[in-house]
Amino acid sequence: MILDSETKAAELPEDHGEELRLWLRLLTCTTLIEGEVRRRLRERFGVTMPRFDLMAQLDKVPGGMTLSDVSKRMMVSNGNVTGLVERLMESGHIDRRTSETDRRVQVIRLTRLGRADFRRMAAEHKAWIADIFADLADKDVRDLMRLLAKTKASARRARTTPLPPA
Amino acid sequence: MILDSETKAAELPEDHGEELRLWLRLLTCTTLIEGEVRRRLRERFGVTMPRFDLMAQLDKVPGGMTLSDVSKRMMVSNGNVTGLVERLMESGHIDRRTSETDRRVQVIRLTRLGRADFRRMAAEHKAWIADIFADLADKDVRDLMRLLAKTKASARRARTTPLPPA
DNA sequence: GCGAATTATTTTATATATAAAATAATCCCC
DNA sequence: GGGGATTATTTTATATATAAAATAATTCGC
Repeated sequence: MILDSETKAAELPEDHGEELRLWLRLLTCTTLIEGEVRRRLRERFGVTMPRFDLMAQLDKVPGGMTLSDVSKRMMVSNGNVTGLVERLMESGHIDRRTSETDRRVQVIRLTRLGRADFRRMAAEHKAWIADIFADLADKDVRDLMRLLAKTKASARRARTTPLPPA
Repeated sequence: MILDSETKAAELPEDHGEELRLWLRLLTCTTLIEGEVRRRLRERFGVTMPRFDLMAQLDKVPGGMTLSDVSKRMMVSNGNVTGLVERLMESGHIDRRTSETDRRVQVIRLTRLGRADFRRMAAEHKAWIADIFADLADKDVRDLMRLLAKTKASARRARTTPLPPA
């Protein structure tokens, strides 16, 4: 192999193929699990994943959340939340009220029906997830938690620190 | 703690909270990275992620792929592929022909333009991914590859083996 | 070779998603 | 306290996604 005279051994390959393969595998895993969970939610409860996810956010906070909070927590656009909220209102799973201190702000909450439906679904959902990950040892789960935390931190860093031009 | 007389110590907690947390973290990681990559693809090249992904599939096979193959590889519905292909035809990035041996089958390929555009994008894309994962050590990447392979296998097993009723 | 089952793709209806612009209300600061 | 910046949400236009039904072509058993 003939090397450019500027090239140092330490910074040699710069291939980055491994990171790309890792990203593709991560994406495949998530897509696979997401598809399975979506399918079960639809077949078992006739609910979509975004509806379930939004209800899951609301279940954590009895007082309700603003649409902006939901948007940030779910990492989706504001407009997306607007539509989801409309449909969950129609089906009677959430209610909304305008904040008394800031009339721009809409606070949404689970209704009694919404909470009951969600809790019922969440219990089964948890069992599905446990089953999906059942072939991992406890240590595997711990290791994955740690490595994904590191990945998350690295991705956040990359998001805010622009890449220097090549 | 008072135990039901049927409950054995070995099968005690059955909490499954760890698996759920792992799934949420996995989903967060993927969403975070996906969002960042999508943003860069749009800002830098004015292309969407599904278009990029479809082109990536086609770049791997010079002879082209059938729509069904694309659908399976990308893990999306057939109808989704139909729409994507229409738009990529319009922009001149792919062409399509009907198989001579089976007139049901449509084979799509990158055009010269499609291949050139994709290669140019893919090079930068790879650098973005490398940057996003840059804070992981080589060993972390290897460990993640191994653990995600195991996760993938476990998820596939769960997909085909129905959960026994609780 | 005929017809039933299968396979590949498209169509339909609808839900989810985004980005960007518009709207509306509050904040902030001089 | 008035006006510009900011913030929260909605609207608009479009792309992506699904599931399910429809269409069209092939295969397979007999």
